[in-house]
Amino acid sequence: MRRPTLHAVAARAGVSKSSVSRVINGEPTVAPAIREIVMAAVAELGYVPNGAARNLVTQRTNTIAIIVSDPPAGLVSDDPMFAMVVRAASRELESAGKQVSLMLAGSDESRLRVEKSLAAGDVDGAILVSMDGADPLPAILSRTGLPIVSHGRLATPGLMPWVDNDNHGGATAAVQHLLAQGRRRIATISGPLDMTAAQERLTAYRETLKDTGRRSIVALGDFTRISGADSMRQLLEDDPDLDAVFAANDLMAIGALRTLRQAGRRVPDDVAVIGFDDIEAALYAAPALTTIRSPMTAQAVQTTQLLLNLLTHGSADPVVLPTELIIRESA
Amino acid sequence: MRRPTLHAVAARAGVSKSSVSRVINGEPTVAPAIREIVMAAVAELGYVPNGAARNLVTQRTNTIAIIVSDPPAGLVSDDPMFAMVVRAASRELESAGKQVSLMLAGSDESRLRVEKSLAAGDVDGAILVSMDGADPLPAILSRTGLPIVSHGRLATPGLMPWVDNDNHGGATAAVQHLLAQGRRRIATISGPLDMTAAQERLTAYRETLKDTGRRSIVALGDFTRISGADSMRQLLEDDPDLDAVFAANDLMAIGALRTLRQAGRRVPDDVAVIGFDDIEAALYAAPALTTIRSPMTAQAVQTTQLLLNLLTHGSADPVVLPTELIIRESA
DNA sequence: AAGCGGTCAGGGAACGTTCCCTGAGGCAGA
DNA sequence: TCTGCCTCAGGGAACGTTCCCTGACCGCTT
Repeated sequence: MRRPTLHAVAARAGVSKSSVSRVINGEPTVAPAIREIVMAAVAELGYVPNGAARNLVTQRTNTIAIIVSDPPAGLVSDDPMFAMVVRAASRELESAGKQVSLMLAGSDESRLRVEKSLAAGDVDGAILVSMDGADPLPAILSRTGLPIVSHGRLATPGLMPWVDNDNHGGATAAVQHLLAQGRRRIATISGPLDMTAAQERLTAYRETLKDTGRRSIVALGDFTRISGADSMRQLLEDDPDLDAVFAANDLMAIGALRTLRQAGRRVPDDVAVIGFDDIEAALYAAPALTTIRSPMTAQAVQTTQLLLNLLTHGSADPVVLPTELIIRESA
Repeated sequence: MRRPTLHAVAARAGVSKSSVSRVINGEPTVAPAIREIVMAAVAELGYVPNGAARNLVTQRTNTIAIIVSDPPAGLVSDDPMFAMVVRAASRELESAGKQVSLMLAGSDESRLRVEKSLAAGDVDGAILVSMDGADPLPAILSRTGLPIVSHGRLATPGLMPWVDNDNHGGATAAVQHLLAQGRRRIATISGPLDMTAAQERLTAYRETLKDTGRRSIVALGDFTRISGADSMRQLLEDDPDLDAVFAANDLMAIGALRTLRQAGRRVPDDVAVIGFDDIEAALYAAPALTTIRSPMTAQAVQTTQLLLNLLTHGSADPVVLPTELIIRESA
């Protein structure tokens, strides 16, 4: 009781398998009468072309890998970025008729798996999501010659096209907003410095403060809520007189709000807080979080389009998307 | 400049392709001398077996589909559930040596794509995530005869094994906690009623209140923050004297907190709020959210294991995981 | 009326594996 | 020494498509 093959359909319809193949693939050079009889046989037998056989002969799989760097297991990872980026990219790929293969790249073992899978021809191309700068994967994978794009700029330039948002401009706007409010001791909670987004946001913070002759106060987080809370505690200890904090993403800003609340500091009266990303939770924070909106969904969509272009036209250029200051209550 | 094939490796090593195949697949019946010479040739040529050819002849793909119901495009969807479940299931599948194919099932079109893909033999099995009861997909897919399991109980029983958490027990505990605090007018914000989790939580709420002779006050949400905020507004309008709210998930509870804050009600003094799920954001809410912990990661892991069992042993039974009351500040 | 071009169906090789089957060779037992 | 068994390498069919190439047939032009 096997699934019907092209051959079975051809026999049923009384035509050659070439003709059936032509009908299935919508080729125009087939007589209406034959087309009809074949379609009837297909419907009758419930025929669906075998994917593996097709992949083998065409040397393509119609599948795109979404490769996401995975934190060590056990870590809480309800990262809104993951959900939004993976969802948006998948949607876009699916409506372009591509299948989506999700690969997590955490351990060395999993990185090897990814490498083999691309080498095995399991996919036609790949989207790399938020690789950190220390990760050797982008360099290795770019050597396969497959079309690959990156969601987020890579530490090593020139390996592949990418789409990122204007981290430098956004962070500059954030710090300038705090300065414009008359804040004098402005600290920052940075992301992990092996990620370019974290680097760019930190650099912009430093440069903007330097221009006004103020000193930097930096705590190092890792883009999670808990690291934001911890970093905020640290900052309060180091510099009890600070009156503003720029967190390199909203998750850490939300963690910082919690610490400030526990420490009895009023936001924004005692300490202003500004985040980055404008995730939905920012609107529901207490007080509602002032932040820099980064177009997450648009970025994912553009990254996908970049790959699709690369697939069809063979070339693609990096893209930088603008950010926007969203003023709410926290700063 | 093609990628090397089994044939090329065989020629290079001076053995038959059968022997190479045996070495690649780790079969024991091969002489050490041959094994060594083959491995050397493999390394030298950088050979990686072609996935499509292997899939074709073995009639298996080593790929599992994760099928997630997708809200209409445009909707904000940073759902922590998506991230945690997809991540945990992927990790588990990958460490079992399976590839992961992610499929979104939103529109009729995408549902058809999923159906065809399973029929085409693109995957060896599938995990359905949080299908709503109105979705015809589970019934259709279960007819393919492929091993399929569901993350979350389905409306139609018996179609396939599933793993769920104890929604009824959890919701009962939540309402009893509010009662024990002396709350008298306890409202609920329900999830979308075509999802079994929402149904079960609502039923438990109703039954528990009925046992103490109190009346139900129900608003209908859809598991998003904004619907929680809207429903809370509605509830305050309908019954200004309510002194407690049980939200069917944390996201809606967080939305409700915002509305209460805007309405000037103190939590928990004026109104107690309790959620469900214990997502990480619950800890960072202001006030910190009392909630029912549902073991999201464990549920995803167990669902995956259930599928892997089904694949190897051919049978599997439904699983219900316990929940736990987490008392914080909001109730 | 004959030739030529164009349209469209069919045959069959090829894609790169796995796996069954055959058979070679070696070793032990009689 | 010969037979028989056991181990292990090689040959080749099969998996289910696509696509190239051949050739039939029809209609139009000269």
